[in-house]
Amino acid sequence: MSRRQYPFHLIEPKWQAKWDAEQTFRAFNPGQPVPDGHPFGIRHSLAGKSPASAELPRKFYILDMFPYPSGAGLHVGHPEGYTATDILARYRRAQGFNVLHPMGWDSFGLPAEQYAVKTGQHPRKTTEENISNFTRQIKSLGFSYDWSREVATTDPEYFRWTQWIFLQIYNSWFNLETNRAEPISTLKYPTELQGKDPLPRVQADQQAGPAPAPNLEARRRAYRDSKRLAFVSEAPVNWCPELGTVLANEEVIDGKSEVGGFPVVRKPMRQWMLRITAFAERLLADLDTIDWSDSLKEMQRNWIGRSEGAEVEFQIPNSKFQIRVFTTRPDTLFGATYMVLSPEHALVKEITTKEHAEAVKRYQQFAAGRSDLERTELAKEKTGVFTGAYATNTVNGEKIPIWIADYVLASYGTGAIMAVPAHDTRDFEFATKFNLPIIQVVQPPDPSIDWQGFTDEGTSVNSGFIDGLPTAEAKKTITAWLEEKGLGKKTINYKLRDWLFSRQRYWGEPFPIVWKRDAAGNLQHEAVPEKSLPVLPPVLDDYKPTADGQPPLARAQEWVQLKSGAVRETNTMPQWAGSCWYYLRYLDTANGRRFASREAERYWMGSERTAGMVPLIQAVEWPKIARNLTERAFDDGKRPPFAVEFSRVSDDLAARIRQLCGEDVSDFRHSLDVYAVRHAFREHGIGPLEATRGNIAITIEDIERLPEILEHPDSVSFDDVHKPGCKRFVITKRINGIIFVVEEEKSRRGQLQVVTFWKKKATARDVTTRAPLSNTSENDRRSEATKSTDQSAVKPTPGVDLYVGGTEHAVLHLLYARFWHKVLYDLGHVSTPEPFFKLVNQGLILGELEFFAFAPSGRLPEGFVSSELVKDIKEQAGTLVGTHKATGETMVGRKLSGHEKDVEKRGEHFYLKLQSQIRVEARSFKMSKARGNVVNPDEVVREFGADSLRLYEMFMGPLQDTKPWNTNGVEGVYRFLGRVWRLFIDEKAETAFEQAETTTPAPTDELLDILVLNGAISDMAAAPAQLKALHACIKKVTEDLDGMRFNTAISAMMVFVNEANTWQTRPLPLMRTFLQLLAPFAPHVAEELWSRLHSTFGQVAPSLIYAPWPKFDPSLLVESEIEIPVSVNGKLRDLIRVATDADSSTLEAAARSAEKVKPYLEGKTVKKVIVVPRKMVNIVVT
RNA sequence: GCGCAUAUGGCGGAAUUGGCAGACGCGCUACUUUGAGGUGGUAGUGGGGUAACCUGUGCAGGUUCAAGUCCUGCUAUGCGCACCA
Repeated sequence: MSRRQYPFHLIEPKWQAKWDAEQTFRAFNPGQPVPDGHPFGIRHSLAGKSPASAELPRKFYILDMFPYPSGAGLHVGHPEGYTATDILARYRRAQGFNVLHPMGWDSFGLPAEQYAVKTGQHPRKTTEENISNFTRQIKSLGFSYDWSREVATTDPEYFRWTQWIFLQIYNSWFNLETNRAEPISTLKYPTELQGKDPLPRVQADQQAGPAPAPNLEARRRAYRDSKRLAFVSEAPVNWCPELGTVLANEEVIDGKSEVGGFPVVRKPMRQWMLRITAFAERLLADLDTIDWSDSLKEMQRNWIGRSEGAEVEFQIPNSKFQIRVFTTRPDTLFGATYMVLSPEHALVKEITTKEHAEAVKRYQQFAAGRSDLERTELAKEKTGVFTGAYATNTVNGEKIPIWIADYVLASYGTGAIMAVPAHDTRDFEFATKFNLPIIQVVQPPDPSIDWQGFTDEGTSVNSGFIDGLPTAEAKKTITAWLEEKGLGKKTINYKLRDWLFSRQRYWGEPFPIVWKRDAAGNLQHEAVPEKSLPVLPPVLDDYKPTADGQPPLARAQEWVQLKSGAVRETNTMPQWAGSCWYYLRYLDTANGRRFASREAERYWMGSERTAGMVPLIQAVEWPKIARNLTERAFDDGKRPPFAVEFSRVSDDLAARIRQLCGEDVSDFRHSLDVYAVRHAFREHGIGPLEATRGNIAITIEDIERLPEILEHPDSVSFDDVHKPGCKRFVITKRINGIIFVVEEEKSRRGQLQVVTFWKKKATARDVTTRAPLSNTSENDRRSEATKSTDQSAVKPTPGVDLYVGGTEHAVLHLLYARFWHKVLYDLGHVSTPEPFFKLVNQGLILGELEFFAFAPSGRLPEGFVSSELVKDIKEQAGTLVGTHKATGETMVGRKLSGHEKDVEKRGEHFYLKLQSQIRVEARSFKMSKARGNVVNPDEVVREFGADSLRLYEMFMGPLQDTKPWNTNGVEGVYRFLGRVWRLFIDEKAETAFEQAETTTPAPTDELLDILVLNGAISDMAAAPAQLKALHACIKKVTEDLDGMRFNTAISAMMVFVNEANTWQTRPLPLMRTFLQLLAPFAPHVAEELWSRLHSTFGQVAPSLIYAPWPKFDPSLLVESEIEIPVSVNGKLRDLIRVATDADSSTLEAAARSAEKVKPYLEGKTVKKVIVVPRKMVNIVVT
């Protein structure tokens, strides 16, 4: 091994042990005693006290996604997110927050069970071994977790509460009137099940003979059970034979299991389901209240799949049957030329004629036998058969045939469709194949477009009373007509299905459910009493399913059969159950009476410190859209910009506000108006300002009547809004106690507008929430530079303040957890409707860049073919495979190594150096064991130390981006830490230390005492240039941490160190402050140098972890003279040095007389001079 | 097919309000320290040109005194969804 840059191998374990022993990172709950001497207590004057919520500093809950402790251990992707959260946790601690930063294990899972099936080893043993390996690896990276709060879902004291929450769900129903979950006891029975009358009149004629009273109770029970949020269903489920279990919709991708990629088939089975669909609307609407990435929100929206349309009844003549269909295009009703039922539809057997019975039956069997995979893969070819039956088109009385086809899904809508082949791609394909009539009912706006297969909006034709109406109007008109005639109604449908919640596995939470026979001998489910929780899984010696296909738990008959005669449920819960609520257990892990105490829940999850404000809802919009629309509207030359109708408060938003505070804002215009109008005015120089339409929530007049309407201290005048330098404006308006705050701010990706609706609790003056949603507003930092270094710049947020993890959980964990949280919220167990306020997705880390050259398969290695001759290049079995464009031969990519690897880039592509006409493929792949490109963090730590790994993970690029690993890059940050080290440590002492280390048989950290401080460090006043370097660094690091731009923060520290290296003297206070900046990123080396720095100068080192974060002094950063560029006709010609505050005329004069500028002005006429003070001068000549 | 995102040196990436493109790191080149160097230090490094200078942010247009940044249209890559009526 090469010489170490510094003795990280001794430093890192030393400080990790110290933090462990001191419990440095313990987060204190309200009411918990803070031990004497704990640095948190010392910082906040709470030593020896048991502070209540109000006495504790503000909370900051920063969470990593729950890892599954796999046998493979960590790879470098894990520590990326963990490092980011750890840096922020340490930063927030230094800022004075009470930081909750926990870690634990989502430890139920298939691999341990599969290993148990194979070897008979209990999955708990495998799980515990894996957990201890993960713990060792994570601890070796020095993360500041509060390990006293570690949880594992497999711990009975944990899953006791998972089972308890399941019972809460089981004992609830969804009240559509209140739009929330309520205890099952509030469920009202329909009239026929009410009272004592055992024979309701409605049913009297259907029911033969008088029914005994127990029958009523049984029917009530059936009704009750059908309304529970956890219910039993017999519907077809996703059965994965390979895994031997059923799967939720979310776990099936392209007809294959998400885990393992095995085929999945539909199979009817009795299963537990959770009624997540009841929450679809709220899961959708509340996305607007949380700060997640747009792409993630979009994924959830897509998964929920809300679509508005109408349900329409179609009569089958001469029968008692009718078919109900769902359509999003009721305007195309006149074009419905046939109908299709899904093969499983209940009416199929009723309506099929004798002649077609045989064919229909055969088709049903064919469809049932096809797996989802086959159905999607063969989607190109439509199949189906005619039933022989006809229906009447509701709008025009036409007789249309009824078919069955498996392109219609039983589980979506009503399982039946009206087919409009002219304007639906699938119907068009089907009709073409089976020669069904195609009638045009929509005229495309562009007449040159073929109407056949045109699925966009246009104008209705051949459609009776809606002819000539644009699609939107046509929909409204015909829906109203249908409702009036009682033939249909407006309906909203969701793609989201109920959550299939049981698994045929051993290694999961047993259901707290038993089955008992009722008087009629039917099995009925019943909750296990709370006091018998947790229900533990039985001990087995064989973990396979039983021979007759029952789950493994059924093997333990003595466990299944209770003395009472009841039997236990033998399914177990899916892995997602435990991760649905783990963030709540962290709040109060040791609590044996509740999943977390109310006080702890309110302190960590609530937002009580919002100065009397509760955020009701937040909407984020991109004004770009608004601008486009505005400009487009302008292009047609007719409409003024402010009449554009795009910015009403959306229906969902309005509904949400109505629900929360009873205020109807559905007629309000969105704040986008302000922006769009402002923009349009500026662009076109139109004035004065006037709104031409009413019902605008925040109107131009409102802004002008500022004194009356805007009494908020943060409000700015309309002029300020216009001012080019004003990047952010805040407008508030109060209506019936609700404060509407419109904020515009700059995000990383562009202009972002945030509308916050606050419900006010206290006086108007309390409503000061200047800090932005994401804590990143540049404007805030500029205007309140000194403030931004402490807590006041951070807006209090409800729920988890920051959650970091990969996108792989976008529709699984994140949807399920939101659902459970809403149930708990409705039932009053938690105080926020959403669990995770801000969520950031870390990007994938790919393996190192690899080069491939193609050769015909079988003829490797000679005869490389340039890659532009290869088409359809795909990754396959660890390499690249394609087809030769000319010969059609299969071409295989060979990974280049050794000197073959020498490539050069010409233009867009890479070519071999030795055979320069051969173009090669360059790609980074996802790390995988199969490719052998996995980087093991243990090795990186061994060679470069944990601090280097942490630093490199952050230095690679923005957290959210996908980026390739490059081990050379680790060396770069490692060298940086070496330079930091030598900035502080005397070189001669270092040599002595190294000699001592090689001669000592078992070196310990005591050897570190040989090291002495670099003589350049002394307790003296810093020179102005030194202070400036430091404060520039403080500013940059602080701002970048607020914006989670770790890469640029690190480069700012590198700049500082590069400069400090040139100094003859290194003043102690300055160097001390620098270590505080470095500490969140590289905590071990910072601690070591911090302690050495203090001991050398005879001081007792205060806790680095809890030392207040340094503030920068803007006055130190002011330059008296600056260099500004001068260009002529936009081309840079010279730089001039001028006083910072030089005015325009001074600048212009200096620019005109600049040495290199003069020649360009000679003999030319100066047409215009643009001077931007402090920035640049541009001289326009002709 | 639909939706979203991204595109800057040999590589990872900076450039936060339209105002000096390429910060910082890797790599490369030269010098230097050293008995030695897979160490440290110094200097250089977008491309072309001896130079003045020219040119340059995926491609083609546009707006502007000024565009990596704004607009329009392409192309490529990545991600998500995919018979959802």
